[in-house]
Amino acid sequence: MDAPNPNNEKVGTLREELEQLQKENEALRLMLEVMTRKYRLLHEAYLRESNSDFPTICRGFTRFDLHEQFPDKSLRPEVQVSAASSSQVFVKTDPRDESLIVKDGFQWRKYGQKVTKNNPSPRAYFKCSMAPGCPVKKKVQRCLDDKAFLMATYEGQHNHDVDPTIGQSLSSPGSSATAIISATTPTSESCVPVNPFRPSITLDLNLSGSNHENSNSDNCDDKRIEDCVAAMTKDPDFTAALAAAVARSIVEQPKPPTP
DNA sequence: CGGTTTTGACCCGCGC
DNA sequence: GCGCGGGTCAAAACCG
Repeated sequence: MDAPNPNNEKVGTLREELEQLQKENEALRLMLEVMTRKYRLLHEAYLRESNSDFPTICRGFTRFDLHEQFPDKSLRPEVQVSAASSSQVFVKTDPRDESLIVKDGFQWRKYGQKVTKNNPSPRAYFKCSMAPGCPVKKKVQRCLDDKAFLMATYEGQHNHDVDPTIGQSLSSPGSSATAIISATTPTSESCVPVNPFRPSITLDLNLSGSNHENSNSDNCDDKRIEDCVAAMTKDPDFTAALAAAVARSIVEQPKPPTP
């Protein structure tokens, strides 16, 4: 009569798995908080040690000046191309997508592709084709550590304007590419905004539920970090990515020499 | 048909 | 000088 319901067994198993995942999630959240505290300490130490100000380009990252330039999020490009002499942009893409296309508001013509020694993923070479004689080139290659990321290296300065239609396409809801991290070689020129395409790489964490209210005060950095931590720990994509990274770091740890 | 992509060949700088 | 690796060229293929 009261035969054991196989569904009950399944529910129990799933519940156990869920509890296990919740524990792992909590552990990862704690790890993230520790990392955040360490970052804060390092940041404060750096500020104490450095006699001069951060370069403008660096302050730009912490102050999220993208939100100053693009108050309307619907018009905010996720990637801004630097006009600095050389800069790097990391763009998150669908790892299943084999193409090496980084939509950044400019039109590019591919002129070469190479497999480099240290990275099995091919590196693609592009020239800007929006204007004749534009000297800007870019190299695009998948990150060795995480194939979901494309690393684009820009060289040169554009001698023309950006196509706004291409730039806006970046912020379309269906766009899968998101600029996550960027870096540039700071030049004296890069700190001086000279035109709308001034040398500035900006950052949009694009966090679900995060408060991106702009603030001009550096004192807000701590509050912002806490907000980011809270938002990130609520983001299932982030926790999954972090879990993968932790797992990878564990796997890649050098094994102790066997006796 | 014109612009773009592909891909093998070539060039050049660097380390040994 | 030689080999290696990264960057570019250019002809053919492809595409709208």
